[in-house]
Amino acid sequence: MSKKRLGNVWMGETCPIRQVLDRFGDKWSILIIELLSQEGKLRFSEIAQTIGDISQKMLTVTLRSLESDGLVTRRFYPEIPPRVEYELSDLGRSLVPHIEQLTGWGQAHMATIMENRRLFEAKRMEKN
Amino acid sequence: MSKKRLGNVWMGETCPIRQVLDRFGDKWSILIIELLSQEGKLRFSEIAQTIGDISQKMLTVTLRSLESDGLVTRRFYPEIPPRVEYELSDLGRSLVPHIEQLTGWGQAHMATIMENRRLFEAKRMEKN
DNA sequence: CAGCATCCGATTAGATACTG
DNA sequence: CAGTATCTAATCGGATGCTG
Repeated sequence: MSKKRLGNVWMGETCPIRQVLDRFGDKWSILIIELLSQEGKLRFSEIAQTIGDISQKMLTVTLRSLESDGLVTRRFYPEIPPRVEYELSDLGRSLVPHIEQLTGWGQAHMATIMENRRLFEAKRMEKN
Repeated sequence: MSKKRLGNVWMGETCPIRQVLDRFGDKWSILIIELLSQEGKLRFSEIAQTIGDISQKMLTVTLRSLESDGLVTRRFYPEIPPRVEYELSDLGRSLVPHIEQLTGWGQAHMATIMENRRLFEAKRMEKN
């Protein structure tokens, strides 16, 4: 692969890695997708309570963007009080196996990473 | 899975999804890992030029964190001018297939996502 | 209940200047 | 060349108040 082609591949918005990172690199999208995958249909308040430390604002924003992109479906029941249910779309479900690949890698290697980080920090300290 | 257990799974720092997101959800780590995977050994300036729009500061910070976690090796040659080469470690290489799974999904579905987003926005506009 | 609007503090990242 | 240090601008996300 020539340097010239490289530039086109890695820069700008056409780079597929950047596209995926831009879409899913935020704090909550992946977590909500995986939660909906495991629990199926969930209400707004159920998602909020399960995650625990997400603010109402961020849950709203994240769900809206997932809905906007067709990854999650939103069903509104005009009862009193109103009820809203969220569920993965087929598109959203198709992403789940890939997320779980990454999660699996994390479970296998994250302890090593944390230990590496600790050792690196220790070395850095003894130099100063 | 009971509600009680759910809380423990999805909250806090033991959640494996959050661990992976915390580590790799930043703007540059994944991109640099994939770049090093495809190009092998690269100098600091080669990475900078290939990516194009990363600042010197962020490249330094990201490479240092990747090195710290044992995902990338750094070799320093005390010549004048100095030369530094970065390369994936075995640990870093073990992550690459999973990244490429995600990238593959992105290439297959990102156009659909963007179109969904456009349609959603259009619907939103016509309501106002 | 499930949102939206606004404000504001915290974190992040770019620009710039300097160095072994 | 490959950084470090500092300052500043932009972004992100939490808290609060209000609504159908």
